[in-house]
Amino acid sequence: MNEQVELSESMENYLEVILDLEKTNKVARAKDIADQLDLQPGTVSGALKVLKEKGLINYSPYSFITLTSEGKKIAKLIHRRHQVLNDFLQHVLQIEADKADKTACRMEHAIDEETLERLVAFIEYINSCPR
Amino acid sequence: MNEQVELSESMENYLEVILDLEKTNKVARAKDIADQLDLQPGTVSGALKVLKEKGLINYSPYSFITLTSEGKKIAKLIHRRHQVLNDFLQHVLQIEADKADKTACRMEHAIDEETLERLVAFIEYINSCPR
DNA sequence: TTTGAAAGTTAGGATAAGCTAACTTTGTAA
DNA sequence: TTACAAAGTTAGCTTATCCTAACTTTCAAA
Repeated sequence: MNEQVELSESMENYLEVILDLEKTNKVARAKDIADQLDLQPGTVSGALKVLKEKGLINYSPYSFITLTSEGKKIAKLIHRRHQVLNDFLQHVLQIEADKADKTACRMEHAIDEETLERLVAFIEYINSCPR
Repeated sequence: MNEQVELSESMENYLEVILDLEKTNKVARAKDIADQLDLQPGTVSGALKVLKEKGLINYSPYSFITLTSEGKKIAKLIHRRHQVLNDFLQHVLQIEADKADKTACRMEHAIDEETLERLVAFIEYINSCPR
């Protein structure tokens, strides 16, 4: 019963940013999304229509934006992938924070849930090992 | 002095497949590229023109295809990324071979050289640890 | 030497995701 | 209350990557 909307990298990025803006500001505004993703306002307007059509955001022209429960579910998955990858890159591979974040940003769209959970378990194991 | 052609994921995939076909058959043919990447012949024809313009393959219409030295250099980088990621996924995270390969295929476009070399060192360390 | 199947190319079209520039809406400071 | 700046939208364009279908080239079997 899992529809698995199959989103593009681009759409995943929108959801992730909207989740983040919701946390900070309760709601997301198109301007902030554009700033975060370094896109032009017109580009964001177009994407918001698509995300609304897919049932992932609550949105009507000129309104603020929130995630639907389906949208939030996906956004949280992506966010978790980002967190885990970032943690692995920074604390296991010792990559510098900024670069780790950027790399996690790219890799988060390529990793599946099974692999992610294996990575989580592995990081835990590594952390449990040496003092 | 490193131009860093900045290739799309798609173009990286073409180079990787051409390298593989060169190894197996000395040269690559459009048909085999299409089969490997699950693309239509027309799509491959178009891509070959682009790769030739970028100076990454030796090619003229109806001819076989080989990598230029620049093309080979890039193809080998991508191939190494694939290998290392696949190794990590299969032998460290214990992901099943087929899935590891597919995941490596996606992740190889998102990882940079520094991160890759850290990963190599880390895999070596892990392998050196417990018997 | 011919010829026909396989391989390759071309033309035209679709889709996704971005851009700019002109326009509209909103909400707040005077 | 208004008017104006900031935010948002729309239209039209570009680029990348794929498709299909019609056409051309190649080469090897007869």
